[in-house]
Amino acid sequence: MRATLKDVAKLAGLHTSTVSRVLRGKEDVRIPKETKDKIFAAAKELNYQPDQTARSLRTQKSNTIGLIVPDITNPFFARLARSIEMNSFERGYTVILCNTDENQDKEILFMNELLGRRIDGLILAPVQDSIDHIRRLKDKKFPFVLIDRYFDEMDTNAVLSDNEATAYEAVSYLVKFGHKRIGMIRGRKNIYTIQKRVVGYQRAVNDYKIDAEPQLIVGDGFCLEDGYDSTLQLLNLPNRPSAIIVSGNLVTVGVLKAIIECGLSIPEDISVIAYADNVFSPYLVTPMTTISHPLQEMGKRAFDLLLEHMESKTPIPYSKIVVQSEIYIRGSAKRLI
Amino acid sequence: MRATLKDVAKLAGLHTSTVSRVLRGKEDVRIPKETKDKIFAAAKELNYQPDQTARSLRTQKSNTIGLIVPDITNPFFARLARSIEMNSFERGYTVILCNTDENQDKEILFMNELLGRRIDGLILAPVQDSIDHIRRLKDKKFPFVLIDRYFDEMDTNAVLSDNEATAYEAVSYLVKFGHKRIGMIRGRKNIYTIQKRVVGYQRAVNDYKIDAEPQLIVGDGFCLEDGYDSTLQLLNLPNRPSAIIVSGNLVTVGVLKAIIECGLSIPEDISVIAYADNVFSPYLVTPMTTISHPLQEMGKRAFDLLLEHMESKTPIPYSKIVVQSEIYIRGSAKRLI
DNA sequence: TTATATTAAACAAACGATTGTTTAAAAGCG
DNA sequence: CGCTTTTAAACAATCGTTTGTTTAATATAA
Repeated sequence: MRATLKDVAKLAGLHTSTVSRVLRGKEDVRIPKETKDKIFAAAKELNYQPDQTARSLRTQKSNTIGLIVPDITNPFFARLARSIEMNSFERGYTVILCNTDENQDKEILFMNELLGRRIDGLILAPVQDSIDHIRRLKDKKFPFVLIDRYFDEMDTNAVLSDNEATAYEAVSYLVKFGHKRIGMIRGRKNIYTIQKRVVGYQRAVNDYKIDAEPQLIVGDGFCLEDGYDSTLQLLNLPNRPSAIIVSGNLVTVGVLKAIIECGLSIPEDISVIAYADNVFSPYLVTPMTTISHPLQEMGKRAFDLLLEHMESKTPIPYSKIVVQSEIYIRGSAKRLI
Repeated sequence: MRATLKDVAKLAGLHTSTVSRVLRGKEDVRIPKETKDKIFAAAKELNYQPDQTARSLRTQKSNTIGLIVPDITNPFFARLARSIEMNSFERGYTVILCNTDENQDKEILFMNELLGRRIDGLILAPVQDSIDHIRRLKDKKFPFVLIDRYFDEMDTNAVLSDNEATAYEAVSYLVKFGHKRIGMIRGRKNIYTIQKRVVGYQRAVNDYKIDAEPQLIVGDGFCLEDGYDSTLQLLNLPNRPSAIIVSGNLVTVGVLKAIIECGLSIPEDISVIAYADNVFSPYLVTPMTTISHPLQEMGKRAFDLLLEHMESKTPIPYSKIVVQSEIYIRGSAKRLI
């Protein structure tokens, strides 16, 4: 069995309360060096390590945060998670990981489970099919930070990237290359991130007065198959687009699959810009021109923000942090003019 | 504030012990339906949810497991983690994720932290620079399962793939294609998985009587740079190999980088078989011939095995599960004859 | 020398559940 | 009707910490 505070106290010939205070190094209590040494020695001898569950119960603080993401298998969320985990550990927090698979019910289930485990805070990329459970979180002033996604109708903490701007920029880039008919494979319609990209895309399309047919915007999911199907949809259009903007790592793979199966090539037959930057991007069939987010920074800022809210005794105003994304020009967009 | 058992009890006009029993549905106690209803109603009204920390303290069971991997950003571990997380949640367990970065000190730190949090079990892909801390785990009969990696000198639970066999097979495949000089970029030397691959490689090299120079085996790390450097090392050999077997997702990217930078192409100038299967493999510069592990299955079996050991009151014998890997033939290995 | 201030460490009550043991009331039985 | 058995629910200890409050011992001051 593990050694408890009581064991240490007995060995040191002192009371648990004294041991507890010394071991935690509460500076406000001056205790003779001699006593301290005795305690440290006893603790070491018994290899004492405090029981976090007991401590949590007493202090009402678990030093644990929850992290809910759609899918850790997606490099986007994996890198985010990595950064969050690293920063958490540095500050003495541990992270519980949950994958929702973009399933709203799961998200709610996870949230309840995590709350039952008395997490001190939560970082989540919400499914966004419903909002009530998140509003409840806010109402009870539970510290949480949305990441990558947001609800325009509700003021909360969030760390986001400027999707509208990058989508606009991507279209501009393609227009400069002479593209006049640009498709968008958007990923799940409900998602904030996606909606902003669509807005940016549409604004650019209007500004540049290029083709603006509704059929140019397709897709409603983040799976490989969604990308595949959406691509076929675009390729089968009577007048097929000369370029596509894609959202999502897996979706992009689906796009590649479809294009290759149709015997077409990138960028000769069709140009692609993908919201899907990862280590493989430069080494794909065609080095992919991507929009890349500073994921490490996003993770750090999300955790820092959460920490601030977890540690503040009085409620503090919410922050909406927007980070800068970049277009990495590689070889998947062709100059037409 | 959250409602506690006491609140529910007060509202229902009953004692906490009764409420606790009813809410947990302990069948051994027969309680009048009327009473039950009162309790359920009260619990619902107060939106009662049990406090896991209190429960953990009392029952000495946290329903939490630890998962220590080198890097969740690596698709290999991401998929493993995904599977473990899903299976855990289904059985009421929550998982705490830790990334060691192949740093032994971190691993030990994480282990202590997790143990302090009273996890019920641990799944880990150990760094393998030291073994003592793991032996200690075993000595105290703490339930744990090694995944992907193993210590030949210590009997433990483990879920592995048959690396020696696949390495042998990979060499055979290349030999059949006429390759007589095959390089191996191995990844971290210390790792079990890697050592087995080297053994398989060497056995095959001897059996087929092809070039067996020690300089053909290079590398000692899992980073992109390691792959890059190792590749240059092989390419700069006086008599360069016609094929390379690589280990690791990131390492493989480094290999691609180096080969491309040298102005060579796969498989025309050099063939590659990679222990690095992921969604992007079929869509790389050259569709990559890979060795693929049933990661979902591995995750499931690891969790199931862990569960068995966590739930058994008496110590049960350790299991070493070896799953079947597959070579996915794509286009990165060229026929020379 | 007595009263007071300081120091060192013990006491004891939480935190929120679980669970073996009692008690009180109701039911069964002769 | 008195006694035992059964049933329903309360009692109370416990898990391992933390922390506000006391106590006892010592030092300081008057």
